[in-house]
Amino acid sequence: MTKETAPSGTRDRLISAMVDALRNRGYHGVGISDLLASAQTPKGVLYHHFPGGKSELAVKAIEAVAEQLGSSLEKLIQRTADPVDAMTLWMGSAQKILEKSKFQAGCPLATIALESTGEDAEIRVALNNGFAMLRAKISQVLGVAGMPDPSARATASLIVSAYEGALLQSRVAESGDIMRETTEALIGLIRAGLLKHDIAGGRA
Amino acid sequence: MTKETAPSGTRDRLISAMVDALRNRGYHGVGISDLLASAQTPKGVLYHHFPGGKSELAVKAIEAVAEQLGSSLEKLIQRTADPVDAMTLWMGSAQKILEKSKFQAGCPLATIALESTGEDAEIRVALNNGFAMLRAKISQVLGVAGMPDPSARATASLIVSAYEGALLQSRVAESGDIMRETTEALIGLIRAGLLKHDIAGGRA
DNA sequence: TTGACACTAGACCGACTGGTCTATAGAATA
DNA sequence: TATTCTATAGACCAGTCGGTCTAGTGTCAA
Repeated sequence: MTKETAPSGTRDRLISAMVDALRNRGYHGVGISDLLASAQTPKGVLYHHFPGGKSELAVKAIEAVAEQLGSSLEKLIQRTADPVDAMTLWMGSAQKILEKSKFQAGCPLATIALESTGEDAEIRVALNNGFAMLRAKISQVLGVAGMPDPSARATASLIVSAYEGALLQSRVAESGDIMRETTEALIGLIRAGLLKHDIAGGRA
Repeated sequence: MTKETAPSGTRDRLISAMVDALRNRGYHGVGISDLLASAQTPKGVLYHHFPGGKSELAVKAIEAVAEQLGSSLEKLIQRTADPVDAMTLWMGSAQKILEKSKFQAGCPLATIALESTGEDAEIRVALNNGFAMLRAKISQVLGVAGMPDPSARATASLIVSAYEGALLQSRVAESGDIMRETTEALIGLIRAGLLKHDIAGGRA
């Protein structure tokens, strides 16, 4: 990402305070004053950097999360030989974050996705872009693994769905078990499916 | 469920107003006054029926949703010969509700699950009970379909995860496509997996 | 030195929040 | 009828919400 305006530290601190907030409590669960306190910033600064106020900050936070999520997924894919292993690691890393935070830190995109309504157009667009990007990256890597396109696309949707749904359940259960079971079942089925393609294609 | 106190209409109206609110906006997204307005009730009534206020009402709403979700899943299972078909129908019915509401009405449990923190103990317990009940029902039906237990349990976790995650993504995408793709991939893989068991067990 | 600009700083505001309180209506019991 | 209990009704409150506004600071270029 090219720096457009040489980002000030304060601005970044506000964005990361919002990201944390979305992770732990959701958009409506945090007040401006909480954000300001955790970014150690007086109020005027927020409206200087984000004239659109809380919702503009949320949009920027969503974009930042999406970018970060995308690039860490990319790295994982590139340094893991087997694409399905990469998916396992991806889900495992989310689980680790959740467990480390004692089941407070979920996915920042998911919470605000469910809180948002049709009126929050910009928020929804940012969220949708983020999820679409994740699905596209995964779909691509499944293609490389030998899965033909319509099912690669559908399987990518399934993987992101499973990721979000498992994180959600594990959070309320305050246990990593659901996430572990979900990953295990998902990866097992995908491997079996890929094997079937190989057999069908005469490659095994 | 046995009626403990002969439920008054007002009480039920408040609960269902909260359920709707959780579906569309989440716990922190609705104010008491919104709830009272949509239940057509003055304020005193709320604190008469739910001395614990908003959070007690939320717990009761979660319990009501869980019960309703469970019983409709149960019915679906009982009147569908093939258990995997029942799962397909289950996901399809959630999609229908979402589409009918123009992508406003998600799963009431999911939203508050992500908003809740470790301090909201009663809310989390109610939510966890709800999800656990869904997983248990699905795990059981997979067992009937011939899936041995440890993987039936894990697959049930995967199904509920996929259900919630797909609903979430479809909501922000304002399109049923993600839900459709997720269901298609999930059911396809499960059928293949069951077939493998049958083959391994010499039943096919 | 001056002016322009980006940024920091926080007092202040009206609207609204969840919650409490007292008053009252209606049904049931004595 | 008098009493009691459940339920309805809404005025009222302190606290907080997101947001505006003005003042001040530091850093440039002219």
